[in-house]
Amino acid sequence: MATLSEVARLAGVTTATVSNVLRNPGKVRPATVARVEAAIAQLGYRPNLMARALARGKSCMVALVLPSITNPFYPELVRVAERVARQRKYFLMVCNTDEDPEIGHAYLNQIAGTLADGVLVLHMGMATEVIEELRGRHAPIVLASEEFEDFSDGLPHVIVNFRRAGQVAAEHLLKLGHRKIGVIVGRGLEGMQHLRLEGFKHALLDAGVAFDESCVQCVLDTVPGGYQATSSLLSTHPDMTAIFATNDLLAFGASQALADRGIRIPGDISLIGITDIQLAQQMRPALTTVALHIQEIAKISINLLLDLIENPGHQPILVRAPEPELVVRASTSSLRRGHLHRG
Amino acid sequence: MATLSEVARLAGVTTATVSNVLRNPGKVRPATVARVEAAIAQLGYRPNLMARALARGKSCMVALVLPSITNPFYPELVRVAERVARQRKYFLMVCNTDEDPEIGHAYLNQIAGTLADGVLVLHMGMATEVIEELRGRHAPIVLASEEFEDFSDGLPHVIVNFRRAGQVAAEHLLKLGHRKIGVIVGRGLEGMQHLRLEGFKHALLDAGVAFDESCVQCVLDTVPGGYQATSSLLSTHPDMTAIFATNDLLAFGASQALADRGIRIPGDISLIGITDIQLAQQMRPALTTVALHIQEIAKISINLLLDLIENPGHQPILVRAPEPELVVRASTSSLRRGHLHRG
DNA sequence: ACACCAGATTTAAACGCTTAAATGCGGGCA
DNA sequence: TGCCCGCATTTAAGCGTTTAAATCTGGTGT
Repeated sequence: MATLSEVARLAGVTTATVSNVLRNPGKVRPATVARVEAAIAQLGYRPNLMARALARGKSCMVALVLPSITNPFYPELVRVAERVARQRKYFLMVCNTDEDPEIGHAYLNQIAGTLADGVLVLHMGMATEVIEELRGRHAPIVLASEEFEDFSDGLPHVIVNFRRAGQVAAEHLLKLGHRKIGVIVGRGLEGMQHLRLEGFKHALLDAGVAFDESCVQCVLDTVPGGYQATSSLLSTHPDMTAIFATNDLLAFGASQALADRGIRIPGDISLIGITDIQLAQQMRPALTTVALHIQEIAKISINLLLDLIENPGHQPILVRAPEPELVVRASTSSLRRGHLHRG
Repeated sequence: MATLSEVARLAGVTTATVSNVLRNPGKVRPATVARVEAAIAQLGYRPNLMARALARGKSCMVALVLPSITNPFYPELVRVAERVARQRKYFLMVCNTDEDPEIGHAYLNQIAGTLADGVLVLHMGMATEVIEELRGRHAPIVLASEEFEDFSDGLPHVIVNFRRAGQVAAEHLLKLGHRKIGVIVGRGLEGMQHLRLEGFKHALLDAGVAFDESCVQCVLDTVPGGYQATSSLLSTHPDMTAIFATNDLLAFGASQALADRGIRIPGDISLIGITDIQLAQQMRPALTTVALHIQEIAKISINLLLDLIENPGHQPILVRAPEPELVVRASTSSLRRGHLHRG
């Protein structure tokens, strides 16, 4: 692997000149530029990014720490974040913790500030411990997550209004006449989807509808989790007419459980999720859900992080993601008589 | 951010000693170790991985270049590869090209050998140009892909027997009595799934069944692609009794198209895919498919790459992934009379 | 013909760490 | 008491860049 100095020797100049050819071609005489470029081509030289990073004190890499790479929410977000980062001349390192706080801890500890210029932590479902780890880091760190009073100080923060999302979902179901609603809450490792549930409860309260805690199933944030939760709900509350899942993946699991029992959606039971991942519109029936605007979250977060890196203002910054928005598809319908007598 | 020399000064030793405490604690007197460790703790020192990489000529990072992060096949593979890499003390950089050869080119050009100690390229569906780019690189590179005579020289290579996968799928359908079979072939950017089709044709030939080229739809490797292909097939070949999709994502799209028309699976049309991503068993009806053993592919590939990095034997190595295996679920059934008269 | 100046190039230090080789130190042995 | 040796530590060079400051060059103005 050729180095700068080999190029310099071949071109009959010093490394400083070669470096300038690479970075400020304007400062070098055209004839020299040509000579150097010829040498570069001849040797197949490519700059060593490690050395460059060390010399410049900047690696142009940012890390994206997320709890689960197989949950499609994240890849959809990663894709956009990566594109934005690339446009701004940064590499994105994707770090998957698999919901293991140890791993998250290790990544943050090792990478932040020593390999990456900054870190974007997707907190959704991520363990609290990991977040705690972030305080006192010097490298720019941006958190995208639910609104947590405890965290909102100290760290730049992109806030997603999950509470509102739960509320929107509830309002939709209420408007359709549903009263007996099963709830499936994802918990990741640390029970992080409570706000969605709170928003949901809040809407019921506002409508004067009693909320039955026994209708809540709290499960792992996966398709099988949703399946299992639905099975439980069906056995304990056979009279429910709708299911609210705190995210689309759980809702997908729910739809399977219903399909396996020959229960029709939305004919027998309506189903609503949150997030609007691609799968939501691909399910059959297509899933009614509350869109969180994944792409916007990705853009806002990564841009905030890069802004902070390039222009370190010390004050933590809070940015709000777009408001959640109801997307009505085919999995919900008005309550009709007969519902209550199915079970 | 504290540096080695600050730690050294605080502990009253030189940087060499601190470095040794970090890397060969055996070589340092216990009392000194304690003193240095105290200094490290006091300053919150964490080694700069860039500097370390530069000094050692090894970054302990490997890149994983893949064509699409939103195709669930890849996240499932990434997850395993990352775990293995972590166990072997490497970081995994995930690089998504979004099927854009330019991006793949840029990643390989910039990262291989200058940031990462090695690169694992998942060729499935990746552009030929990108592969060409790999020749003549000095950094270890491993390719996981279909068997290509053109590529098998020159590069270490994990070979997945896609041809056999297509064959297995066809044999299954033939055994069930299907003769009019629609085919959906994914093409990524470069028409890379031909081998699966060839295997399929081969099996038909062996069974003495004529193959109708007009039954083949070639589409983008996505859910909507599968949907669209199925719609076309239904209009041109209403009498088909089965659909073979070259991967599960396409099959998922197909299942939607069928559902939207009230066509039952497998009652009216049988459906088979390839890969066995998680979605396959989560679909309803669950998808019959040919398992490629994603996790095994991931393990084999990443281990090969790391072996090559740690122990550079110059000769290219070919490794075979496990043979594809039929997984029968609910989306296929024997041909029954009445099929031919539906359309 | 001279001093001056801008532009082009070089010098040399720095980035934070590693590592082979050199040094210093104290104890065991004769 | 003096020598040798092994252990612990330091020295110093090197990894491949960048970059501010220094140097050199030739052309300009007078």
